[in-house]
Parts: sequence; structure tokens; C-alpha cells
Amino acid sequence: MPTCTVIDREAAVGKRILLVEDEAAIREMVEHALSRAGFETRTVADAAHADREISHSRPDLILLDWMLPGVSGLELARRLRRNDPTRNIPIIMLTAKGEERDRLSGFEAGADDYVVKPFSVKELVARICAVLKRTTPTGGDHPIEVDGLRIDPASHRVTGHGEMIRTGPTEFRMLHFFMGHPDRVFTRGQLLDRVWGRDVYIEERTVDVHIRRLRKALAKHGFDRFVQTVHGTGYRFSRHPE
Amino acid sequence: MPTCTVIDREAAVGKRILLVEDEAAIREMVEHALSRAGFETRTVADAAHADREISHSRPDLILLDWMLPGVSGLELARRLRRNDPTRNIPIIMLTAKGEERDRLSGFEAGADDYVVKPFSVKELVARICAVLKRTTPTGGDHPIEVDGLRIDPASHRVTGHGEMIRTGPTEFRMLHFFMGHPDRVFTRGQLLDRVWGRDVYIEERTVDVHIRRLRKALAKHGFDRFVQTVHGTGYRFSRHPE
DNA sequence: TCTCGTTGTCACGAAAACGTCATCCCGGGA
DNA sequence: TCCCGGGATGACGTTTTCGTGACAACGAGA
Repeated sequence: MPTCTVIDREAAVGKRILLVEDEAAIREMVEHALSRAGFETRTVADAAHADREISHSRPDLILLDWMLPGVSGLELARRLRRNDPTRNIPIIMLTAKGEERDRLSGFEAGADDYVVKPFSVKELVARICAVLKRTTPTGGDHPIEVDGLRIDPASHRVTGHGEMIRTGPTEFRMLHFFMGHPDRVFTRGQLLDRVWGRDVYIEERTVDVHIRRLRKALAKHGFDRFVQTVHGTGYRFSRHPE
Repeated sequence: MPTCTVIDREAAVGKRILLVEDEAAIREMVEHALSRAGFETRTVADAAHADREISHSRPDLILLDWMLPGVSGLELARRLRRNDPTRNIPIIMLTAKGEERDRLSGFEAGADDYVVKPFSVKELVARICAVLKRTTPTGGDHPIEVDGLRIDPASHRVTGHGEMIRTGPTEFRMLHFFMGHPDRVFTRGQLLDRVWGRDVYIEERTVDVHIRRLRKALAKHGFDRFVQTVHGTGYRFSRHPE
């Protein structure tokens, strides 16, 4: 597998990556590899330093070791997902465990990808490029349109084929999040983290209710077909039929 | 040094390896060693035949001699890396020259590893296992595709030649596990452990039922042929007919 | 104060999925 | 060829999960 195509490498130049890893050996290896690939790399050894570094340098991507002294990588990831300024920073987990079960909890916490140790440098760089390419266009207040359904965060408007669609504030945020991350399942927990934000103590089933309200709002124009239920997992936004 | 642990050897079973080598003596030796180790091995003598064989049998790994009559192994590797269908097939170089220069240009061309002649059979098999383990990641939310059957954990979707295939949650997890561990037999007990979870008290026969449900879901597109029964042992996922 | 819009929770019915069983079937050894 | 154990299949009752309507709490604005 090639590390990155030339165009990817171009895109990589200057991107800031934060590595959170306690093992010095891995730290140095990865740091060296990433700088060679054209990234700007910062490194810290635990969650406490990570917090400071994140708020200070605003990395474009975070490489997070699963096992950390003190606050685990899993907890850190979960916390980053709940706070507004860090919510959209992609996270790649570094883990020694390849078990299916652990993988699930990693994604549940909001990781965008994960790499199993021992990993090859090539693979790591490739994964970073893939995640960056996937997540860069999201965020911001640019309007998004899908098959005639349009959401414009700037003017706070939703239109279907030009006609206004009325939604409540929560449904608006949820639709915006969904349209920024299409074709991907989210559990109720993830939606609570990323749509409601911060430390909310809300029943997971409440998500269902807002899903219904969102569907109801979109139904008049037939766009409720985009909001799909994945039985046993959660919900998904997709223009492709089930 | 042990060649492969038992579990690695298990994983090796059924993997297709293409050997591109012009010296008949080495060819026979390697072929014999690999078949003993449980690999399916094809052999060709030059780049032209290699192209045909690759597009025909889609090997899981390519052993490539550095010095070949006509197109050199280096050029062939470079070409394979440029073409989409062959880009992700790992390559191990066989070379008589152990000089740094050559090694670098080999990696530059996209080789995943290299072995210096004369090499021991043990070492070769060990390297192959290592590369296969590294390049056949059994996880992540990356889509896996086999002959038109595609599973995408991120969007939680299964498609056959682009058409949606409906499956229940358990069948989805089972298919995902199977496609991440192809060409390998699993007992019902193993499947219960890895698909259901660690401590479940379920009749082993229940696996049969979910196998049936999975087959039924895949049958419409003919992909049920991938889910194979191994009489007296368990089940296996493989694109090769029994 | 009253009204309206929004929000989170709950209860209930519907739908999907699950695990088990009885039965039929098939394949391989004798 | 028969026999037998393992596998396939269809049905069934139970459990889990989802969708939906109702409702009370809350705050903003009239």
C-alpha cells in the first residue's frame, strides 16, 4: 500500500497533528515518520498535557493511545467529543487490542479510525490522510445540499426544492450534523454527544423523539426518507434508499 | 526462531501467493515450502505471465524476484502500485543484493518487505505471515469488498453489486467478522465468542439458524455460496468454491 | 398573567429480532 | 446399500427495540 499519493501529501503539508502517547519509543518513531511526511507534530505523554496542548495549538487531528497513565485515551476521546471547540477534531486511536469488543467502544467514544499496534508507518500515514480527507470539509457554516434538501447554517434556514421547511432548534442542529456526516451510523449516545453537546444527562430515547420531529418536518417534501433507522444501532442520514 | 505461531499458520490457510521467479531451482523450493505452510501458491517466470496471473487469480501477496528477464521486478512492482486493482496487494521482494541502495529503491517502489537470497524457508514464511497480518487488518470501520459483495461498517450497509442487501444486526456482525477473517474455519463456539460476545449462554445450534438467515439474505444475489459449511467442524467464509 | 413554542420523559402498541425446538434432509462411513 | 450423526429448515413464543401520541415543565414575549 502506498503511503500517500502526491496530491494527498500536498494536502498534508502544514497540518498539525497531536500525538498522545506515553511510550517514548513509539513517540519518537511516529514523530519522526510524521515530520517526514510533511505534518507538523506535537507530542505529549498524558491526558492532562493533551488538554493544554489542544486548547493552545488547535491540532487538525489527534493520535490517541488507548492506554494512558491516569485518564485513559477512551475517556479523553469521549470528553473531547462533548466539548464544542474540540468536537470536530478527528481522532485516531492507537491500540494494542484488536478485539472486536474494544473496537466498538472506541467508535462509540467517537474515534474516526483506529490503528492496531504494532503498525507500519505507511499504514499510519495512509490512515491519517484518509481521515483528514474525509473530515476536512465538514464543519464551518457552509450550506449543504443533498438532492434538493438544503441547509444553510449562516441564515439558519432549511429549504426543500426552494420551499421553506420549519424546524425546531434541536432538529436543526441534528439535521446539520447529519448532513455533514452522511452515510454513517450514529448511536444515540454519539448523537447526544455531538448534537446536544457538553455534559448532558438525557435519556437516550429522547433522541428518538427528536428523530420523529425531524422526520415530521421533512416529510412534507418526502425528505424523511433520508433519515433512516438502523435497527439495533442507531440512525443514519443517507440519500440512498435502505 | 519459530517460523509462525500456530494462530498465524491458521490465518495463512488458503491465502493465495504468487511467486514471480525465473530460476527453476528456487521456484520449486519456495513453492514446496509454501504449500507445506498452507498457502495456495502459483508460480510464473516473468512479468508478462505475472500480469495475466494477477488479473486472473487475484493473489493475496506477491513474491517478486528482483532480477527478471525482460521487465525487472522493480518495474513490475512500480507498475502494480500505480494500478488501482493491484495497488493494495502486498509485495515482498526477493533479492540477491543486500545493499542499502537497492533496499531503499525497493521500498520506494512500494515493496512491503524484502528477503535477501539465500534465505531460509523459515524466514520467508515468517516474513510472509508478518506482512499478511499487517496488511489484512481485521477491523476498523473500513469497507471490505469481495467479488462485488461489500460490507461497510461505517454506514452499516451491505451491498451486492451496488444493490442494497437487508440483514439483521446479528447477521451483519457475523458477516463483518467473516469478511474480516476469510478462508478460515470457525467452530460454533468460536463464532459465539467473537460475534455474540464473551459470556453468553446460547445453544451452539443457534449459530446454524443465523447462518441460515445470513445465507437467505445473501442468496438473492448468489453470494450465499461464500458462506460454506465444513462438515463436522463449523463454518467458513470464502470466495473460492468448496 | 397568559400564550406559544420548545423540550425531555413516559407509556403503550407495533415491529423486528432472537433463541429454541421438532422435523426433515443429506453426506459419509460401514 | 443402509445407517447414523450432523446440518438445514420452518415455525413459534419471547424478548428487545422502535415509533408515536400525550403531557408537564420551562422560558420568552405579548
